[in-house]
Amino acid sequence: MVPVAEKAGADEKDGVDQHVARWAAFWKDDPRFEPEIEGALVRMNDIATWARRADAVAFAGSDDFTLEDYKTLHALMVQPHPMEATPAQLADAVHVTRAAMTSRLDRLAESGLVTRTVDPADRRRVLVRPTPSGRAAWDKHIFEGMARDRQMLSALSHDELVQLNALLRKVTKSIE
Amino acid sequence: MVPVAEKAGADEKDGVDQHVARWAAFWKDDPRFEPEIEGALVRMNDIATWARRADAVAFAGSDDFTLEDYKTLHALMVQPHPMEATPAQLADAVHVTRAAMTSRLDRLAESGLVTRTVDPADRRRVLVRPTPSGRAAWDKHIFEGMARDRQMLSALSHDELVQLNALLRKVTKSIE
DNA sequence: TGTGAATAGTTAGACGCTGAACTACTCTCG
DNA sequence: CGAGAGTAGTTCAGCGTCTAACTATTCACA
Repeated sequence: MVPVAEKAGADEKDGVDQHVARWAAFWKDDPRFEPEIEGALVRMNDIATWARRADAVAFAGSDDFTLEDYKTLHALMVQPHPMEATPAQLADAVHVTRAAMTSRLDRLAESGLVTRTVDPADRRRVLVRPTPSGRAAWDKHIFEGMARDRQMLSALSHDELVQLNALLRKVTKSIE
Repeated sequence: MVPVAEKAGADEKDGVDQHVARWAAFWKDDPRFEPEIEGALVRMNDIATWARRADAVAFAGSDDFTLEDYKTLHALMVQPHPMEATPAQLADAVHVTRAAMTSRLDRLAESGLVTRTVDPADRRRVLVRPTPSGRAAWDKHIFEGMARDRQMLSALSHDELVQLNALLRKVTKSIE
């Protein structure tokens, strides 16, 4: 009754195929609807969403350290000039407004994970730096995140990953 | 001087490559850091984010019809049993809580785009249906969205899109 | 048949983000 | 030197979402 995976070759259908098939029935012969394009974008969005959700779940337990805190701390760590950044640089890096970054840094400073010091060379600016305990919190979580990422893409071989990146790179380069 | 694209074949670097290269310098020989995995996830996330942002920009003008409204309406349209769904089904489809869906439907009903009627067969349930003007609003925007999607992936040929979907499908199937 | 468990939807309170003022500081150039 | 433009960060009101009650209705079964 259920027509799932009839030809079990390399291309079984996933949920997106079913979704797209329903759409295709809607606009049977309309050339503006291209299944390969809609499918690719929906899949990339789904994968990115799952990854985000997995991260959120991993941080759900440790109540005094949220995923947002981690992302802020992470942005601080991977800055070109490491271990030091302004609120504006961090806001740009994680794509939130400066106002949002102000309250995030309030929390992080309150928790003792970063320090805020006025730049003596330009007293409008504030320099944010991780404390030792901030650095430790980041170290603790960064490799756990990589393990989750690895698990998420475990269906692909190394060659397939290279191939996937080559295709994705074409897209990102065309948009940047 | 600038060592970019030395072999100008198919693999010039994008922004993610630079980002990943900086990380790689951090953890030089740590096998837990795999550039192909981090790169693939960052790229998929970037592409999904760009697509989302492009949608948001497209809806920024029409002030009485937000992107969220459209997504809700869209979820209603692509339901298996078309043109009719419960708030809970819609909430699951767009991944928000039922509480959030209640207020979204308040707005949509207020704008005259959907109707809410109690299911006579089970009086706990509410059946949401699009009005003619709701259907029209959806029609107006759906193909514009597809055109944006097409533009976003215009760097890939049809064969490359098929190849990309095959790789992504492996991932989605392993996670579903 | 009637009582307790389960389900659908809504409401209430808290939190984070955004856009727009606002403060403090620095730069430009007359 | 000093006034005006520009910049960095913060504060505040408004909005959307979430979690956690809460109401209304239906189901399971003794």
